[in-house]
Amino acid sequence: MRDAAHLREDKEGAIFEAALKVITEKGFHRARMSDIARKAGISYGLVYHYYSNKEDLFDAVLNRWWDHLFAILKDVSRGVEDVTSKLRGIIFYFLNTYQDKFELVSIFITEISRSTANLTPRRLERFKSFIALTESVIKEGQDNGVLRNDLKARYLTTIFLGALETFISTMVIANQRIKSNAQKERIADSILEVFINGAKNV
Amino acid sequence: MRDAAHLREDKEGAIFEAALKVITEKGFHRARMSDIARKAGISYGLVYHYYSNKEDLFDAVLNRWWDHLFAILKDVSRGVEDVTSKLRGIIFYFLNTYQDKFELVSIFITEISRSTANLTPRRLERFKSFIALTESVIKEGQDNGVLRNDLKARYLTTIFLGALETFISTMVIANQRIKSNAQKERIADSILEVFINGAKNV
Amino acid sequence: MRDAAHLREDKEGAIFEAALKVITEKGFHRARMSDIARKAGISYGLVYHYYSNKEDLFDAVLNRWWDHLFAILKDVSRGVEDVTSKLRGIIFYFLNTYQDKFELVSIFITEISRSTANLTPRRLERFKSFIALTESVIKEGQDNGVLRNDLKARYLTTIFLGALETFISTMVIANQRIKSNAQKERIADSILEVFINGAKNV
Amino acid sequence: MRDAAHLREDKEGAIFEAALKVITEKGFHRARMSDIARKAGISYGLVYHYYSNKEDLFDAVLNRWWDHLFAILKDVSRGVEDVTSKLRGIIFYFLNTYQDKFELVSIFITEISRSTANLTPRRLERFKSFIALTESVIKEGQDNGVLRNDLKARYLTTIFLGALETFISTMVIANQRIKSNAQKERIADSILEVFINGAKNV
DNA sequence: TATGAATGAGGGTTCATTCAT
DNA sequence: AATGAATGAACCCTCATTCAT
Repeated sequence: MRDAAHLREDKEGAIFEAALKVITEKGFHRARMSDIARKAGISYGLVYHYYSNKEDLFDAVLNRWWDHLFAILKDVSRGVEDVTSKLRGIIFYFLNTYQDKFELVSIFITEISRSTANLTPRRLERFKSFIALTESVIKEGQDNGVLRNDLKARYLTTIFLGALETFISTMVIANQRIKSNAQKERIADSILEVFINGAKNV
Repeated sequence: MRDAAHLREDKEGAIFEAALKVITEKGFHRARMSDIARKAGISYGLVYHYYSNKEDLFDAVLNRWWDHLFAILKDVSRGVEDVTSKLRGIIFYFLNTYQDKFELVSIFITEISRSTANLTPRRLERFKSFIALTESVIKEGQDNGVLRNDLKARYLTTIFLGALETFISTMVIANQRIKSNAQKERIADSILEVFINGAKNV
Repeated sequence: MRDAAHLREDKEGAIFEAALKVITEKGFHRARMSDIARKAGISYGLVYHYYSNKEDLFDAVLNRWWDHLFAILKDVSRGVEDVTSKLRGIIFYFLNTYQDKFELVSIFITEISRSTANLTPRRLERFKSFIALTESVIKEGQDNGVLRNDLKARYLTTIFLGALETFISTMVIANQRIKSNAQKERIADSILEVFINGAKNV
Repeated sequence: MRDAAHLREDKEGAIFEAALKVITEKGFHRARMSDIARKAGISYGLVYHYYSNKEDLFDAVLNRWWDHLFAILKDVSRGVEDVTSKLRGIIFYFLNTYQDKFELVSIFITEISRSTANLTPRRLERFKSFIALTESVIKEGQDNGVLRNDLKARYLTTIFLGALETFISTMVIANQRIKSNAQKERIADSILEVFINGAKNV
């Protein structure tokens, strides 16, 4: 059944998807609202019917990323698995999203993770929360005696996230896609093994 | 003696330094030629006397970074030290530059390392060379039996550079400076220990 | 009985009232059709069912003002009272309307009486008629020997209307309301006394 | 001698004059920056070289009006002449400006005196000052016993300014020009005689 | 009647770049 | 070498109006 609400979602979704693509291709700054409208197959003004301005559309994109990520993080941090499994959960969110909607990952890394240009206070807040939650997982590992205690939790967190992000980043720049679950496992294992081995308590 | 050539360097240098600061503060896109001229204390028409356009000025900045980095990498890759020392050499280039000219590091990470928006083919080329050279160091470590062989050299390289970049990146975003050589050693050790432990052949 | 025609008047009236308020608050140019629809509590597409466009709606507002004013002027100019009473009749139309529907007065003064921006030929026509009718009252006073003859009727008219309009205008800008009939009498007397004294034949 | 400073004034002056004309013709809201640039015979962007935005250009126009008016008012209120002469001074500022730069008068009446749409707090301030200064002249006349005391000074002021403004306003709308000094004297006399006669102490 | 999605023509503003002096 | 006036192509956003439902 295609009712009005359904139609609304169609257009709004089309704009959202178009924004993903255009921002990924050109970066937020170079992405023009007219590009997005054209790619969505709608008129210029309609974008403003669904999103109040460019920043708002950008935030909608970022929220899609953050909302899912925090949902995962919530599960992960509440879970009873060991550190390795929890970190694997984080890694898999990145890799799964990269498979399903690589634009989200690309935009996160390009526009937020390393760029101060677009950092509004609200955006910075979420970014910091993300790091803090990851750090709490690492800290738990240290407290359990699984991870070494002679390095600050924040340092280990940085190293872990850095390795993860750069992996994705390299794939983004090289325009590589994840072709198989096996490849995904291999990447996750590489990151985890190096990190856990290097960071484990001995 | 202050001759014409000397003066030329003065102005050119002033523009260069101003560009570093403005691009670091606002990002390449938001940096206006007029901002740079004002910061350099000259009229903005004069910028075009020394640099043919904004991209050209940007490339001059990037080249400063790359030229020094490749000089280091050349020394490192030709050297006879063990892998750890070589990787330490790379880390120290980042940290030293961060101390002396943190804008160069900031711009590299913000505008190049994670951003596709500014990636011209030429720029991508240098970036790939950098990764390839680092990878050759890692590969050498694998061949020497120091680093584990069950993970692709490219993977290990990515993890290493990711940890390094993210460390710097975190400091850039938090606007932290390196206060002492001791701190620099500590950071280098953290990165290296985790990486080498995780990546070492056992 | 609430039949279709009745409903039509309800909505049309609501739009009309909403237009009055919004145009008064923001001015014609800044008043958006969507503002008016929202204030009327209907969808903005519906406005176009009752009024063919923004100008048409504006004209409806102006006509409400003019139609009543000309009805009064007709009575006044046909009447047998002296000039003072007739002029008092005009003043009271302004003041009464200001009490009942101050938006009409406000819009007249703000958008028509002093503004050339919105003056279409048709609107200018009605404005000129108004001045001409007022002038005929003044002329009658001159012919009767009540008002001085050494000044052109047009001049006296201008002075009279100017004093009147500015009084209202000041109240509009200061957002003052007429609180009592006594106050209304006082204002009318002030204007009339000064004008009649100044303009009376001696 | 036509030096750089002179040239600058040429263009800035041309923009100012063009703004006067376009705003007078179309009203501030309908006046486009591109209209002004075209009328000034310069490129679009150059307007922004001299004025930071449309509001700024508008304020420049208004300031030209206010600065001269307040200079006159200062002289007038400090002078030792009788009320009639002082009020004549105010009337003559309006009429003289109407002769020399009728656009200034037109814009003042159309966009400021009767319009709330463009009233920023700063602009309202100047407007109120103008009224207050005029009122002080009227008050002085009351204190001297020349003007009647049974009406509030504010009422008399309103009547005086209303008559004056409407006179000008009528000429603006009818697109009339003042053809001779004799005509100017006649207008001033009409306003003054009616007002002073009506307002004089008897 | 009634809704609100959809359209697109402006209009203000920015800023890299050119060029006369 | 040096200035900053001058140009004009973008680009974001608004909003009157149309139209499918």
